[in-house]
Amino acid sequence: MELARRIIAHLDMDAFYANAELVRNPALKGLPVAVGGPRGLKPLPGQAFPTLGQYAGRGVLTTANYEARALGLHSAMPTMKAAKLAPQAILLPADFEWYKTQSRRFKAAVRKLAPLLEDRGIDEIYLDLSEQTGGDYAVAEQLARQLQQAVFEATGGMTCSIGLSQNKLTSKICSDLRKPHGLSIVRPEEFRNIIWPLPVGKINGIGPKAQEKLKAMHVHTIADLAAQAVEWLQARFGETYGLWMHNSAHGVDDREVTLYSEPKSISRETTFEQDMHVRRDRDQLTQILLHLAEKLAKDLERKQRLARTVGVKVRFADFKSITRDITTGQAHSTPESLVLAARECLKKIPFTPHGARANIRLLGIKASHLLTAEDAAHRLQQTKAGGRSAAQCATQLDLGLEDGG
DNA sequence: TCTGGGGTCCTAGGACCC
DNA sequence: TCTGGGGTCCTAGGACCC
Repeated sequence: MELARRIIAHLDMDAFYANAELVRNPALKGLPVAVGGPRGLKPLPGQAFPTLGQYAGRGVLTTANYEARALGLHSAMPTMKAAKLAPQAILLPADFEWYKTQSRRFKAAVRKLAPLLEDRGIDEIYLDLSEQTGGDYAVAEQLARQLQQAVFEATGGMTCSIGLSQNKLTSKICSDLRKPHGLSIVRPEEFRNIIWPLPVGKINGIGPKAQEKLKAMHVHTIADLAAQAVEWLQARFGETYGLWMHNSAHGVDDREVTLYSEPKSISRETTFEQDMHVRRDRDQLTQILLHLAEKLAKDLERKQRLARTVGVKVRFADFKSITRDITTGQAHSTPESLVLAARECLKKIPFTPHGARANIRLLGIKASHLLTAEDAAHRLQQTKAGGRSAAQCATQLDLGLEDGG
């Protein structure tokens, strides 16, 4: 049995969307650049690029490059707020196809050097370097520099930051310590010195709510958190979350780097340019629902999945959201079948055409309880074999026969 | 300053069965 | 007539992440 020390890397692309734009448009270099929502914006006459000052609409920034951050902009900032703060900054519409292309390129380059890769979204990954490096941080450091170079070349000049430590939790914190184009190492014996002085919010999984709660208990740094008894944390945050917090503060995290994970749900949603009224804009809302269902059907097709559960999400003008879903016994994959199920869900939402639940800003549709075609056939077999009620069998038999009801 | 779109995981209550 | 637990599934909401 092998007991070599683990070395896990977290690799995080720097200001990914903004830097992806720079690759195909070098004239942006040195300028403050923000990337906004999908809705486009044309440059004013006489200008090379659209600016934030021209913008009037909904949405948030998805990215700001370091020049834009110097002006106070950051991702998730409402675009209108950003426009007031830095009207001269450039605002580009998000082009996800291009970002995905760049994402595939950097991941392919990394995989050649470090094949044990876990995908954590478009711009970050974890790597298990334990075997390759024999647990030797000097070797890992050399490899990390090679990775940064390979990413730079594969993407046409994009930089990334890397954290190296014994687990995912610490490497994730660590990759953020020297951005951009940073390389940071936290050896196990260095955990207390480097990590403990940081605020609790640096732990991936402690968000605004938990931070607020901890602050009220005078727990600010990770050291403060580590000083609390596990029972104390569990009494206040629940058994599971309290234990997890305690372990995290002590640098304990045994999660493996997972090469593949099954998709659990697929969804599509859209926020309208202007709020819509449940009654007056009924026809338009129906069109939007159909459009979303068509996109979702294509997503399901691409991923070769069927959905046993279909849900809808409605966000009202006051930003309150409501969700409803149903599990029908059918396996949905076509737009028609998805829309029918979504309509059943919408019937369950208590709209108040003259009250708070009248004006809608967002509509979404979601597929979950995903099955492969094989899963679906298997479920059908089981239902035949198992001694269930006739009614249950009847609905189960609809599996795979779209629209069977 | 009004707040995108795509996800995961957890909790908690009720139905239903044994 | 009243009373248990345990297990699973479904549903709704919320925290959190990129």
